[in-house]
Amino acid sequence: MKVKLEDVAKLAGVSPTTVSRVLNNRGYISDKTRKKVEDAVEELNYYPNDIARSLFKKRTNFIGLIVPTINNPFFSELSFYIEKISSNLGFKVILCNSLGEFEKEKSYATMLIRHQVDGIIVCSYNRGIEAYDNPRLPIVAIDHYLSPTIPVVGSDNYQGGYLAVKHLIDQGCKKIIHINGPGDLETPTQNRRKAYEEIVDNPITYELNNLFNEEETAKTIRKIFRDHPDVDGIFASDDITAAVCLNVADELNISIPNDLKVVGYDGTDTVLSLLPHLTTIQQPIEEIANTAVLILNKLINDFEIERNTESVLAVQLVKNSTT
Amino acid sequence: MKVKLEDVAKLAGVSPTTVSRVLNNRGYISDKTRKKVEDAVEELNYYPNDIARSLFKKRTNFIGLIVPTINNPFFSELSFYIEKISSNLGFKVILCNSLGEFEKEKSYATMLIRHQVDGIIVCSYNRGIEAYDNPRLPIVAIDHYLSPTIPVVGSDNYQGGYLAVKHLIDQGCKKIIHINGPGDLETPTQNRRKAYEEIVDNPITYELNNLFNEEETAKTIRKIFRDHPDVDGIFASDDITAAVCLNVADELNISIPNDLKVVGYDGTDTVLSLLPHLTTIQQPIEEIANTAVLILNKLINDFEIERNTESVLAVQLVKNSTT
DNA sequence: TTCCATATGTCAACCGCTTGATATATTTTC
DNA sequence: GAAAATATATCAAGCGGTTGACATATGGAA
Repeated sequence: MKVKLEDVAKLAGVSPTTVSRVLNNRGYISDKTRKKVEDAVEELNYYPNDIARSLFKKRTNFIGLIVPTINNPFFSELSFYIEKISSNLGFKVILCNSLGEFEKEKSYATMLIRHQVDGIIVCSYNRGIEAYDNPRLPIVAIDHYLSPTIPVVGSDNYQGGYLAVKHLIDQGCKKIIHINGPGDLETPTQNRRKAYEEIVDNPITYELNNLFNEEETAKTIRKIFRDHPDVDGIFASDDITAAVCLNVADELNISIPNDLKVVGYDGTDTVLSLLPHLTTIQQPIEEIANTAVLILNKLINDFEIERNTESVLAVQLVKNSTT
Repeated sequence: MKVKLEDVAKLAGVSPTTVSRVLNNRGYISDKTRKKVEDAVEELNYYPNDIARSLFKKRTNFIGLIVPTINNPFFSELSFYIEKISSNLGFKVILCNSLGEFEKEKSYATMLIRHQVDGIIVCSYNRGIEAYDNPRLPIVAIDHYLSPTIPVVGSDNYQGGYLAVKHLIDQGCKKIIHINGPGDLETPTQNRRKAYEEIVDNPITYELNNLFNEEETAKTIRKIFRDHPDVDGIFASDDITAAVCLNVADELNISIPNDLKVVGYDGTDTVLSLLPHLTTIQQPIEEIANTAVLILNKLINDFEIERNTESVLAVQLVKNSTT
């Protein structure tokens, strides 16, 4: 059997209440009693049962994190910081990979609620998940509009799109093509596209229906080169896609940056250390994480906070040699 | 207040026990009663409290995952699969980034135990963490020896080192240098080095003390080129380090693969899609994850299992154009 | 009709910890 | 030296479920 508080109490020769008091620093406890209890805890190698404690306190210190897939530099960096910051606030993070699938996300959301998480951070993108509708459940969304009562945190996607396209134009590109995710998603990410389409004369946007599948992406990119041999600038809406562009270009002997300039998006540490040549729009990932966790924390501790907020953080152009 | 089982019982006009029976499919329940209960659950939007359930059942379905940092392609891919497989078995994963720091790992381990996780998967590397010594706690280590009673899962590091070095020799390298992590860690990873040092005539191994810090890595690599201008082959013990080698080589105008051949290690999807040129030793990450989770699951369900096991999975040389 | 198997429900204790209410011991105050 | 104030510890209920033991209802079979 596991050692429990009662065992500690017996060994220390005090009541369970007293042990609890010592453990939680509540009420008056004499030094002698405290010492006895601490010794007993030590001797029995006692670990308090946080499940029991959570049940009583109605607070678990768990937060759920739903990402499409952690196996992607952007989400892994984001998750890293979210976990780090949460952990400093005393929260534990439950990791969920939704793969962007509705059913998966739904079942994860349900699971999180059943497990009484104190709050949820969602970086996935499915609307219509009833579990999110509970106004008592603190939720923060990253880069996705879930509902009017759910705060959104993200970077300035319009500005990012603007910087990327402006830079390509400044570098002399005449025909710039944009590659983006599925257009039917209502995410702030669409603002990258919006900026592009507003600036460029004859915008051409290719959509990737199957994110996180590089073979598909490569096919789409080959198609771009076939359809538009005169393309001289590509603004990809993420770095992995940009990298695939570079690889396909290499395969087709298209010289970078002479024949073609490429700008990516995200600017994670991982990508920048693997591909230091890549020009990209860098998102302030740590700051996004920080903002999201802080808002969630406020929501958890105080329901009366303004919920209809959108935090827009600044992005940055990182110039390298693909442009 | 949150809706609880009692509320459902009241609305359905039955006892709490009956509701519990319906929810858990235990005992005899008439269709009529079942329907009444289900309707009440629906109407009240009831979510069972898994914390309360866990307290009683002494089983939380949580597993802890301790990695140095999820912000790294290898660990993020590994974590992805671990979460995926665990989730299929009904487990939820608590993510912990130890950064390889003793104190952090210790406090995470303690936290996990207090939260009554059913088991822990450790990919970090600190020994001497008392929390792991509890023989009643199911633990599986990935690529690190923690204690004789903790099963280890990993790939064949010796074979990996052998394949990498052999390949470099086959490609005509005369002076091969190896870059590895800190040598004082007792990990199976050291077998990569062992293979290298056994095959090569005058082995030269550089150690990276500060993993996950690319600036340091770049400095070390520059030093290698300074110390050994005649180096014509590098076997790096991970892909990120290999990528930094490529970048430094580029910076110094060393032509790859003509002047220098580089072999990395890990072969994650992310790295291979960003750097399809990189020759590397590919670890069977999904299989590692799968094996680890299955062993952990067995340990959780049956303590009498053989604990002193080491699972060694096969690696594969992925030949590309850096060699 | 009586008896027993089957079907359907309820009661109450328990999981391990917390805490308001309460009791007892010790010290301070006048 | 008694009352008041302070320090220390205990009792018992409760957090939200689960479940073994027990009660009642229903329907044949004898």
